[in-house]
Amino acid sequence: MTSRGSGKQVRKTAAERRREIVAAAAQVGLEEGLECVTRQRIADGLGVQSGLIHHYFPVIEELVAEAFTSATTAELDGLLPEAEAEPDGYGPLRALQRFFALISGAEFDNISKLWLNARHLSRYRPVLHDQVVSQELRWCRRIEQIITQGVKERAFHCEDPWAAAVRILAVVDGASAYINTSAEQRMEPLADLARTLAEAQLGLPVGGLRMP
Amino acid sequence: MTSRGSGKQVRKTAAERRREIVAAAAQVGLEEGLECVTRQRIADGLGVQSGLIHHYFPVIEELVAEAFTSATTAELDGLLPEAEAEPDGYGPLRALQRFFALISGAEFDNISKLWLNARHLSRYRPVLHDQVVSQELRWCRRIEQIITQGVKERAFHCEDPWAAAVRILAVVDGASAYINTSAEQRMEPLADLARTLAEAQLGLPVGGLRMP
DNA sequence: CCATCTATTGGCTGTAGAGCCAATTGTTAT
DNA sequence: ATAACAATTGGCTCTACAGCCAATAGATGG
Repeated sequence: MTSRGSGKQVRKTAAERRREIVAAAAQVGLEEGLECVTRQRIADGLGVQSGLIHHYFPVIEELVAEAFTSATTAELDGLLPEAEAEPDGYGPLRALQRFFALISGAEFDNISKLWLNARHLSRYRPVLHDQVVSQELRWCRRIEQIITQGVKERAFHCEDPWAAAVRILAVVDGASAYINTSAEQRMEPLADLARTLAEAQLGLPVGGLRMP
Repeated sequence: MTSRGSGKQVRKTAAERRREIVAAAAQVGLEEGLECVTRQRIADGLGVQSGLIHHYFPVIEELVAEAFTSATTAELDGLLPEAEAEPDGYGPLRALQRFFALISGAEFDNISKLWLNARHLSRYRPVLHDQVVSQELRWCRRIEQIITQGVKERAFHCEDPWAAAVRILAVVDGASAYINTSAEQRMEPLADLARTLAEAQLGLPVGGLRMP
């Protein structure tokens, strides 16, 4: 905790403070859930008065939505770095192998919880809803791009990269739907489901997307 | 609405009133979400004072959990009636065909939302958590039973009915994960995903689980 | 018909959060 | 140095909900 009990007030530029608040909110949303992103909770974490949060985010839902976008954007870039960034850092095959390896790890649990959280909360929060839809499509397009690239390089075979991306993500989301409940009991049957389906969608041999 | 503005009080047996309360809570949970299951909301719907709800459910979380179980139990029996009920009403093949037909309909939307809702809320509500786990396993076992029966009758071919059931439900849940957000944009690629995967898991030809 | 039982009422309190704003204080430009 | 500006404080009100309980009023058995 940034516990500055009640020391002198620290003054930052608006942009910096804003970033700080969003970052704190993203972390709380990721670790404790989006309903814990409250004025008081974020202010406490930053060692600041709750009125300050209101100054930057008069409507709390806007902060919640931005926290979600911040967290999922960072995660997407970690899981599937933009291809164009490094001319030939990863090929599409290795990118997907890496992706399936990463989402199997326990570090992905909080992100699974966040998506579940956001998808439900979207029912009541229009601002969040729009950002969730937007992020869902971003994730999908990122996969689609990689598939399209892979097809061009003849690494994959796929009629409809968009449809394949949608299906792959649906199975990923399906397998992580039980993260808060009966995940334990479903481990084995679901361990390779998404990867296997992806291999089928891309015309790869079984195990073709397993990390070498 | 059962609007009895402020007429005389109606007295019912404890068991009957209790059932009434759970039924009302289940409906609210299904149509508006489990966080709308509040003392006031349920009392209003029944034309009753909110103190009465407290009399039957001193801890509101118990009502929420029971509402969830009530709604999902009814739904499961509607989608996959117990085989033993009718000695030969449906064969396993027809039971699954019917299942996949039903979950494609719009009437299934509220149930999808309820599961999403409950799986997220389980993060914060231990009582609900246990009921969700319990219901998840019931749904899974029901599918497993049908598969086992189908294998016995040589209608299906499947090594591990439990694993197949887990996988089928994961894809069903994955396809319905977007119900509050980008479901529209994903319709086509996901329309037959669960059914197709089930066919593969059960050694059936493509379309073998489509409703004739 | 009366007494007892209990379902039901109609309040009460405490908490947590959102939204709001005048006063204060650190920073920056004149 | 001082004035102007903008970040920050430290409150305020209002709402919704959970949990609780003494009093009331329908039902039921003696």
